[in-house]
Amino acid sequence: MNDAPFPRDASEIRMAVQRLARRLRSERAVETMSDGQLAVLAWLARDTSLTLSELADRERVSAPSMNRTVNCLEDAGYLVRTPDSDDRRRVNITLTDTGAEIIRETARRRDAWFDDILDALSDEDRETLRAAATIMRRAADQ
Amino acid sequence: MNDAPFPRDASEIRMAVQRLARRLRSERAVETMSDGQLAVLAWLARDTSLTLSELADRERVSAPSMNRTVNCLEDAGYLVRTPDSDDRRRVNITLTDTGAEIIRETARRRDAWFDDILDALSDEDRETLRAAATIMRRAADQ
DNA sequence: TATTGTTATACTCTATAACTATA
DNA sequence: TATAGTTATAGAGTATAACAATA
Repeated sequence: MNDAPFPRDASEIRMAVQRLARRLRSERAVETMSDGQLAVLAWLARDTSLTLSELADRERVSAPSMNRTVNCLEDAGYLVRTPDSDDRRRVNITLTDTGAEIIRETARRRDAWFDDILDALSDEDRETLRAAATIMRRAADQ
Repeated sequence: MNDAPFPRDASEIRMAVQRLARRLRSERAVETMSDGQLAVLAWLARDTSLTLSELADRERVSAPSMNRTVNCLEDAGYLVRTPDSDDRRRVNITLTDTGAEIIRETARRRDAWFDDILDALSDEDRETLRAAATIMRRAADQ
């Protein structure tokens, strides 16, 4: 065994998840872009066009905070604001080509380390992780 | 080889792991305590006694930043500083009983939440997670 | 009057540089 | 001279409150 305070399945699995998550996080120190900025680009890559409030909701951040992040990304040329033609209070935010490329390249780099890990696994282990991912995603949403 | 931008195994599994880890992190004993503070207590629970530099290295944070975190935790009564008797430049940092209890209680809460999740799973899914935990722990150590 | 986006301001956490006290 | 810890100061990123434009 080990000297963990609660030597049960929950502890074992929980600690393995947290440990791997920490390891994954340490692998992405390639870009100068912050997590928050990157997350915004990722949402836009996924949903094409979002308003400021929608981005703030998705990142669970205040509107002023998101406004600041969007300003930085706009200055850097990664996204553009377009006033909504129907409701002129709204501003639609979309990626530029540069922004889209950044998100693709970053995802590629972030996955590079984990790709190598997966390549070194047996087919069976890889399948186990794939199945576990589905279960974990469902669990996280509860 | 792997040119697809997003929907690949590495991305899917990585995001599931990070998402579950984020969810687990939200379960803590003291709601007002930051991740950084909690991490310091966890290191001390594991290693008994550490210096400021050792804590800064482990959390990959600057010494002044760690100093500030340690000050907060000291003010709150969760840890104590003791000058090293051999090398008087060093300061040994250890948990108080209160600090140790915080860590135990946090682990208990995280396990409790995760226990409920596990209980609701099928035997097969639970076994998948258990097997995945072993693989993830091995991966994290590489 | 309510909603969307924005500005003003303050607080937390982080870093680098400089200082102190030991070695 | 080098090292461990600390203090001073500044830069991100966050929040709440208040304001402008539109519905």
